[in-house]
Amino acid sequence: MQRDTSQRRAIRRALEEAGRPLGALEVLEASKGDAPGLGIATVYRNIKALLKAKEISEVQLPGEPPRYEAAGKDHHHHFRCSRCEKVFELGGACLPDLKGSLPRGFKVVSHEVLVHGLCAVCAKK
Amino acid sequence: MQRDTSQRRAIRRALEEAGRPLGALEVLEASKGDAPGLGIATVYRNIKALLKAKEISEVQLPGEPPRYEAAGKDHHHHFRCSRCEKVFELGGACLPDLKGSLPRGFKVVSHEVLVHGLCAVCAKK
DNA sequence: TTGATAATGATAACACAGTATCATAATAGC
DNA sequence: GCTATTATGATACTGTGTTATCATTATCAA
Repeated sequence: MQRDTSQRRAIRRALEEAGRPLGALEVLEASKGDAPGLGIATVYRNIKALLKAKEISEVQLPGEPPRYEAAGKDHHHHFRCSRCEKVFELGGACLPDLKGSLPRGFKVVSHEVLVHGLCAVCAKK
Repeated sequence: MQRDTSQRRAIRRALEEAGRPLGALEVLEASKGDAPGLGIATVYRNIKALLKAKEISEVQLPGEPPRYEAAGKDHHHHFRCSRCEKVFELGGACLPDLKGSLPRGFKVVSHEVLVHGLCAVCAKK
């Protein structure tokens, strides 16, 4: 990837402006406004390139294909709306000390938290 | 599923005795002692039947196929060893109050925590 | 013990997400 | 503006995990 194409700009922009992790198809949809005719292969190609360039990072959730979000954010967790299936970023509160619940000899390297529920829009319906 | 076969007994037993969530192939391996010649199709069939009978429950982790554990346990989280890739059960400690970090209007239904690190066996190496 | 039929094992088929192919279009150095 | 070459879009292909098919085997009620 060495050329600055409109498709790539559109994809990067979509991910930056979403403010939440997007899956490949969400990226495709969100980028089509800036890049009409955009194809899914190009989305995958550019996601890969942007990952390698560390401009975005991968967000893996249980039982779903990966999503992607702008890189460089502080440690945070995610919220998945079980109705609209969108995933949102949660800032702030983190885990209490885990040591107490760890089996003897286990070493913690990192952790992730996923909160399930209804987003503001879906909770109103 | 209405007959009590040796294969099904072996599969149920493997899941009960493992004390941790097993993937389909792990179930196959763990059951072969009690059910020689066991096939992967039978493992999948029985996992499905045991799920429907609520004898086991599904454990979904990010980026991996599902695992299964004996049902009826208290709320708990999981620990994944990044070296041997086994998943263990964590009891006890749970999340602090999440409300503070939630966007306005969001409703929490449940949550899950995955801790990454090294299990006791792998931490020694 | 027998016989109806449910379960099994081998393997073909499937679904899904992602990647490769390739002709065409767009970029950018000159 | 030209031209070399990279990127794109359409779509064929792949790989992984799971399910369907079907002939054979095992279960269990009578």
